[in-house]
Amino acid sequence: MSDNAPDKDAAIVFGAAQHEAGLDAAANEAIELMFFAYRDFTAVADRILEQHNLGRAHHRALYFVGTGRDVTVGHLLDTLNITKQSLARVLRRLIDLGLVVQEVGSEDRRQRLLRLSAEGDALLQELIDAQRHLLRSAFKEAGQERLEGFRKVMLAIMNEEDSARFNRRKRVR
Amino acid sequence: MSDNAPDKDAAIVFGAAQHEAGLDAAANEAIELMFFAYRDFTAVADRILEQHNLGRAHHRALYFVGTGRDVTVGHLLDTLNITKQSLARVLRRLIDLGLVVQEVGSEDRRQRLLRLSAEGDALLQELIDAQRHLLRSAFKEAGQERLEGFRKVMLAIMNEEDSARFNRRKRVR
DNA sequence: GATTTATGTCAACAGTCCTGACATATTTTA
DNA sequence: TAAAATATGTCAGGACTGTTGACATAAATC
Repeated sequence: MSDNAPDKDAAIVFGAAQHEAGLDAAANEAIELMFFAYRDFTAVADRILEQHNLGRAHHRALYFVGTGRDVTVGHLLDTLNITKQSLARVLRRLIDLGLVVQEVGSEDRRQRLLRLSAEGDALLQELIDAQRHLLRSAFKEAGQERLEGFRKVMLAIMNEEDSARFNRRKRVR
Repeated sequence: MSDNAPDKDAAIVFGAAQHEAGLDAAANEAIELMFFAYRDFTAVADRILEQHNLGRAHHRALYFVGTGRDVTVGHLLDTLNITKQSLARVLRRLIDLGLVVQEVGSEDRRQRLLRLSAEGDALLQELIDAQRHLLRSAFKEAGQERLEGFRKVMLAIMNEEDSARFNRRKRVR
């Protein structure tokens, strides 16, 4: 954690955010913070995906298949907010590569339950590790006591349905 | 700011982040926080862009042309991390629509200085307003005292070159 | 038995990104 | 001044991800 001159000056802007004008200035800066942070956050995964000739769409599908339980095609469509055709292309590739396997639903035989193969799981873990490493470093650099601020703001940015899901999840697990 | 049960439980995870395992859990959750927050953050702009038949690439170009000074094609290529051809297509459209105008560089006549027309500036302000509104609301909901935590973590996520630029900027302006 | 639901697939199109090659004008360098 | 480097523009062509709309199949539900 650095307490040098630039940081102090920067803090002025955010300290001033108690006022309306300061809030505007902070929000203006945050527009760029979102852009640059997200760009670098995805970049660490992109480098790995590139080695496997996969794109971000494959990453997202892999992620939600691997971290969910009894994920169906319909669930993925809802989560990813894309069309059936878009998902089909991505899923087909993952299945052909042997990273994702399908099972007929046990209760509803129309459903296809998706899960990762050992290879798929290995790739997903590699991707998660890379992004987790970046975030862990960031938390340590920023100071762990600032973690809560980061989390609360991110939850407030996203829609209520999703943020509620995060809070619910913590309660259940 | 809500202090109800889910938030308290969630705080356990982040409180535990003082320990290594807790840090990992927090980073794992943060992977999803980044995804959902960024998705909704871009969505508010996407709705506006759609009305003008423009995409995110146009948004980014518009943004950096409008918020920078004496922006050249080369600067944009560096900032956006895309190829000349990708940018050319986007820029061509913005210029044809009359949103961006070009001037021959005063010092280096090979350069094309880019700036927004009145229409381009109006559209950019509309986009900025939408995202600023979302972020302001998020800051108020999360509690303004958490703003600093958000900012520090975001700066730590991005590469040093970019975060340094943010700190430098605060000092100068 | 008819309807609805979950999934899969085909055709066709658009936006964004890429690579590599080549052209022009202008500046810098040897 | 001639040669090399730089800033920009453009062309061809390919990849990925997203869209719409239509149609098909199997299974569940009414």
